[in-house]
Amino acid sequence: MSVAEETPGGEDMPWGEVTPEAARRLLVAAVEAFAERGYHATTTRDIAGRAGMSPAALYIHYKTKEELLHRISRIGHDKALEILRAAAAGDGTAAERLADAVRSFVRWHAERHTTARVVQYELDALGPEHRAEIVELRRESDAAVRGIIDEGVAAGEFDVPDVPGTTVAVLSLCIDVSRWFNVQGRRTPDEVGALYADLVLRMVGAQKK
Amino acid sequence: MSVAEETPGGEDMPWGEVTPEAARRLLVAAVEAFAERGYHATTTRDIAGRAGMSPAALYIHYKTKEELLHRISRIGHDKALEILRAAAAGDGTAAERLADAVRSFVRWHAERHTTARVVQYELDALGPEHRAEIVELRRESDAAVRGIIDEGVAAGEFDVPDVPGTTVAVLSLCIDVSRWFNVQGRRTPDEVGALYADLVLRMVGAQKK
DNA sequence: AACGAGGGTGAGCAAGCGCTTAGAGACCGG
DNA sequence: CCGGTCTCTAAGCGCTTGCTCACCCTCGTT
Repeated sequence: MSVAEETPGGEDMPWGEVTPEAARRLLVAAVEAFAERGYHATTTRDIAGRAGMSPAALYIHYKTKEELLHRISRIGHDKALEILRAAAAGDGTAAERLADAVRSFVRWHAERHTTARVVQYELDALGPEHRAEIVELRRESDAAVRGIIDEGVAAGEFDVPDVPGTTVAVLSLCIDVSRWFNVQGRRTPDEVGALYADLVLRMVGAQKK
Repeated sequence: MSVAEETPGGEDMPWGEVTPEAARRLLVAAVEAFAERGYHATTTRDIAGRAGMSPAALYIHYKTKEELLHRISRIGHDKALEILRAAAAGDGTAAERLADAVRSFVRWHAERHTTARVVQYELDALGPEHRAEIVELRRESDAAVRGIIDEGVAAGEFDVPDVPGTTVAVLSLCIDVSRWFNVQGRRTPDEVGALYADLVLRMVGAQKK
């Protein structure tokens, strides 16, 4: 969709759609600060300082501190939903698509765990209208995963007594990766993704290949 | 262990060990406020107001706002660890004990989800020494669950390629209940506990009875 | 009746907060 | 060479924060 998100080389560049550059620097600084200390414990002076600017510079690019959080949250949720929908729309059996969805969703939560932490755990700091907008995106993520599971059940691939409950559990499991994942830890994002894909296939009762 | 935790009637009374009564009222008010708005967004005036007291009264019973959070976190983690150890020490097969652990651990996170939210998600707001103390308790919770899984593998009941990874996933799944659980939602704590116990047994490859 | 101890309050301090404003410098079309 | 636009800063305003302090009230004991 977005042109700015990819460099000519092809590798994806996070926050590439945020312009001008000073606005992006402020946003990246805010992501780090929010992830480390939480939204409410982060000061506008801290964000500006990390971006190498004065506190007032923030207000040229963003109306309020809350708008900064909203931009982060919106972009992050868009990306998460895109990942899930891409996996759901792929070809292959329901088991393959579910494994693919979990693997890439978990990898994103591990690789970009600072961003994910803000996106997943600072929802309550948004104002009412902004929160409503984000909640709708989350509903759609839930629907994407539920769709794959539904199809797996219909095709006789899965054995799932409680589809909505299992959907919540699968998403919950993936999301919580951003809370405990540590870059210094033993596992790479790829390894966690593979482990979790296997665990989720067991949860839905997919027969092993 | 604690005498004050049980009334003569026998039903357990949360925060019964906190005395005097004014200190308990303040602590309960703090749990509610922290769970609703987060530690940093909660003011000492708000806590005191909910407890029907003046802001200064808080400092008769607690040295700082952080000490209040530490007391909550400590008592909550003690309770969580007690639940897991009780299940691990029970009799029955490893599958039965694992299901029991997940069922009661999840039930606690759903029933007392305000407390659990503070306990599980406000860890970073603690000072360094207090956090270290709590992190040790979490390590012991991890060990309790890993112990059950280890025994299940040794007895040939479970099929688990990655025991540490699966342990993290199981605990993560349970803990995250406190984030999404809603009292107005469709499911009771008992139902979520039963669902999750079943899902976890599938994750460890326990054969169904 | 006098007393000390301890739980409680009203007022307020120093510091830090989100955010605004006046103006400086850089850039650019004419 | 000018005037307008855009980005950024120094200073600071009004307010809230965590916490303190001087004082009061209610006790059980002597």
